[in-house]
Amino acid sequence: MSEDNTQHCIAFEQHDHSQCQSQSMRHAKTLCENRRVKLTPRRLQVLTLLTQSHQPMGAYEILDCLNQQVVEMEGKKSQSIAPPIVYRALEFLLAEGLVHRIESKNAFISCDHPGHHYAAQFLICSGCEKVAELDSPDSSLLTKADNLGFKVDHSVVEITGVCRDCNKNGA
Amino acid sequence: MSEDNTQHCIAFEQHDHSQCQSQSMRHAKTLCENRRVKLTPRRLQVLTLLTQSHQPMGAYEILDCLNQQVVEMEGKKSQSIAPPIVYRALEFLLAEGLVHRIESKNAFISCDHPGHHYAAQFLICSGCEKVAELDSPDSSLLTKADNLGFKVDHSVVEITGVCRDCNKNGA
DNA sequence: ACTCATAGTGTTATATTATAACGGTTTTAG
DNA sequence: CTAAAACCGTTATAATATAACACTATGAGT
Repeated sequence: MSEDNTQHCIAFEQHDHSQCQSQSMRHAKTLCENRRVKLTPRRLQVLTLLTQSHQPMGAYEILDCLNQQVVEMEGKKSQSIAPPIVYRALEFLLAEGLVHRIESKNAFISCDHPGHHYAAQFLICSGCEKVAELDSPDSSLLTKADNLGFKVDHSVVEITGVCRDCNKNGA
Repeated sequence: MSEDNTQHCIAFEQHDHSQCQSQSMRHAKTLCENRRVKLTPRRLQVLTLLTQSHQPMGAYEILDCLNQQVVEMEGKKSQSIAPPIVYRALEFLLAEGLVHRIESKNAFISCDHPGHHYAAQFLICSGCEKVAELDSPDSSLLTKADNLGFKVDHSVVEITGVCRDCNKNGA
């Protein structure tokens, strides 16, 4: 077991993001193959956007990006993509645990720690707007629920505040 | 200090709700007096609705209730109340910690445990739709954040699942 | 290869949740 | 008593999300 203070919080740290991103994509592909579910072009496209940004994106922000890409590819074919396209791709990605929903921002973020996506926990900086996924889910809460005879399905843990860097830089 | 297993979860238990409700209202009034902030008729009206229901209500659900009450009081004066009225009352009640926002339901619920509203935690039953506020905030999460140099502002903890009663009754 | 069932996509329309902006009224402080 | 601030009411609109339906691609069994 890893001790409690080796907390990784990659989104708040310097890292080679292009590598981090391609690793996420590779992982997603294997995961989908193993589960015999389809990472279709649309889903891949949305997941790619999310892993690239490494930050939460609203559904309509994603939508805009898709439309942007359509324009780029087709000169000016004008027919634009509609919301359900995005929401459906997100629904799939959420179900497979490849993406999380940040409830307090109505936004979506790619998963950093595939494995315990059922109990993800986030730190949300109100300074830089970065969101970091903690990697050691806190079981005390879930056992507390369990003690009450409550069968846990899904947990939302979102801590808003100011990250270390913003504390330093800000007033 | 109370031991960890004396968890109160009043919303999931039988209780004299009219008493529970009037106690909440009394508490709210004293609190506002002490803070020199105004629990105006509108705010009182919204808080009353929320404490009566003891369950989360959407802003537009609250709005409908208000309009209902207008009709009852005035025969049929037709002029109906608009969303900002409700959102403003809620904004005040949230700021004073008398009400919580349930992010995963876009809904609002009156506070059961004035005192540690900054770190409320909720169990949300998907069977009966009841929501219970836990009374012992879990600090481990907040200290974890602290260790990362993250200055916590507000925490959202919402556990969705099936409560004991629904487990018994359901399949 | 054929055919039906299913899953995925695209499209239109609309529902739901939330806020901006402005003007009037009440309350409060000086 | 007056000026500033807080509160309220109203209109309009923004932002987020889903329902419903038609079409296409995929896949499983024959």
